[in-house]
Amino acid sequence: MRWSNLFVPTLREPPADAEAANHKLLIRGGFIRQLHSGHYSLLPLGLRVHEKVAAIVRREMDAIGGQEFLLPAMHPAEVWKKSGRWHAVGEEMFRLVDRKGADNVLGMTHEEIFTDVAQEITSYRSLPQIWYQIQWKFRDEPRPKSGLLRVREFAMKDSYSFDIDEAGLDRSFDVHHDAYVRIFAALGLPAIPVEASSGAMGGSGSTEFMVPSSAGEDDIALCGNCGYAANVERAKARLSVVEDRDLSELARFPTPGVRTIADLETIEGGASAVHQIKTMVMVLDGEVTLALLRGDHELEIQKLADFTGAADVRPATAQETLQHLGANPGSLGAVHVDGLRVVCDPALEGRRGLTTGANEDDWHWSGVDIARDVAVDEWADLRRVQADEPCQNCGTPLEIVRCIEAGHIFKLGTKYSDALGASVLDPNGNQKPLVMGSYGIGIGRNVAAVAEIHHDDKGLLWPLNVAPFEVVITIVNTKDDASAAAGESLYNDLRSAGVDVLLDDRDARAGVKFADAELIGVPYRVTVGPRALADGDVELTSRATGDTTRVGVDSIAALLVDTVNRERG
RNA sequence: CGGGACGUGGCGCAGCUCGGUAGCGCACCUGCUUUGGGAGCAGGGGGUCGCUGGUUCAAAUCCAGUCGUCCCGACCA
Repeated sequence: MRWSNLFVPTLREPPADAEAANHKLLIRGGFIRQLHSGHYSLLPLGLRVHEKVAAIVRREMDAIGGQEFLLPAMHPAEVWKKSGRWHAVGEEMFRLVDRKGADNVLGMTHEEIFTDVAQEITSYRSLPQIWYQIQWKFRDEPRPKSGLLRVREFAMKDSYSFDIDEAGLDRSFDVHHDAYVRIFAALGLPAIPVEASSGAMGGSGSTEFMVPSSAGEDDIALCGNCGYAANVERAKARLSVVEDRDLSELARFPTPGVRTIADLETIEGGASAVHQIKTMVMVLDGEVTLALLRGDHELEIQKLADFTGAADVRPATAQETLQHLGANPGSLGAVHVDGLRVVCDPALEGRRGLTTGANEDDWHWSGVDIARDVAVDEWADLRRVQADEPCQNCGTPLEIVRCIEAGHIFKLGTKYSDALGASVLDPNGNQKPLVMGSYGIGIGRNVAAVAEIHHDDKGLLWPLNVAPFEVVITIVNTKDDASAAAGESLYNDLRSAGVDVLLDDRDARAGVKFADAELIGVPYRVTVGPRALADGDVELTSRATGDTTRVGVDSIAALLVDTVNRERG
């Protein structure tokens, strides 16, 4: 490709509303342009990177026996109604009505559609199957953000495994896990597999691949010693031991103006946070529920959702709280509360001498004995792990690390095959529902993640695997005939050797060309100019290290072919 | 959905307080000079000032509404 013919609208300044590094650099480098919130056009450079990421994913999926499909992006509502997700998903799904008045959706994922196809698998002898596609998903995100990291329309590699039993699913899950490890390694992403919540997808377990980055949106708990890693939506930690206070008598006491745990710590007759009960009033699919935690702990809403299976979990409004408990936040508690579901964190199990709200404004209880005074319906781990809490395995203080969710794999079980009637005959002639897994990698998000991880103050620093070009030949002065001829000759040699090479033949000043090459992040730059050419040399500069070496005109092509082949991996 | 900010040529911004018919830098076009780290000089093209309505002799500027975008919190590849 010749730069003089390529559309690469580089900018010296990023748009004012770009915040994330990947966003700024992909815009500045002429890779993407925004059409609309959450919808980006891929320009030629952006598409090249996108396709290279997709090619790596495709290669690894093929390597584990995946078969590539391409399913429709638009689906009839019926199939989503069969699985129950037409109602379960809510506003995240784009829905539209066709001319016949029929409901349709733009696919946000494809469990239903692949399972529909899988109805034609009839025998256990055909199993296992791994099916995948790289295809566009549509999700009406409440808040698209950070360039390509979170958008409403994006290419995703989604794959689905079909097995006869759980053991088969475990194997399919494991080969996907390993394939994902290889994919992220090839992309130069230091992804950490972590235990995750499977959320609305359903199923028995899931693993997320998390790339540490401040641009991310998820927190994981990480043990630097034993390697324990889990999304905070699931993470556990050892509980610090608390000695109960010697207060066995339940007593009401006035707490004028007390609204927070901290207030209650300092007021006369109050208690330190570890001796308080935090009462969170939540609404689970319309049912008002009390979630109880130790005063110094925080509620992890996803844990509550996972435990209860509720699809919609939200804090109660002020009116709901007042209506059901008779008091405002700050004076709430579960003592002697009847008729509301009470879910309690194990950190409160067996605790006594506690202090909590009395469900009357400006009054609290002291001397609360959980077992005696609170009608707990269910016990469930509800607390969000905090930094420096001891690892449950080895006791080392946990780190909380902000991450980009680069991939997510799920064990689905038979949720979709049951709903859609996808079953096979087992060796004994019995109908068995297919045991399924589903596995996703967002292609554009991974482009963004690589950009987020690999850049410096001059621009992008693509790993060779995904760089829009592997080599750029910068002709310092195109009016110098010898330079132009040498550049053209090298360009032809590299092209015929299969190197992805860009010839910067623009009639521009050298500084402009150098700056652009660095901005778009081409791993190797060959500078062809009269200075080195006088000695029969060109200069080879590594984008990653900035190191420049002189190489003879006669040997540069072979050296680059060699280098590129080695780094392609 | 709650909170905050912002919409003026492709990008970055000024102008708005105090209404008078739009300006700067980058980018772009032409010419000359220049040519190893974002050149210089001269000339030039491009903007319904997000949209709608209102106030006014007159609106980028004041008022109301509306749409959109971004950021922070609740959601997910």
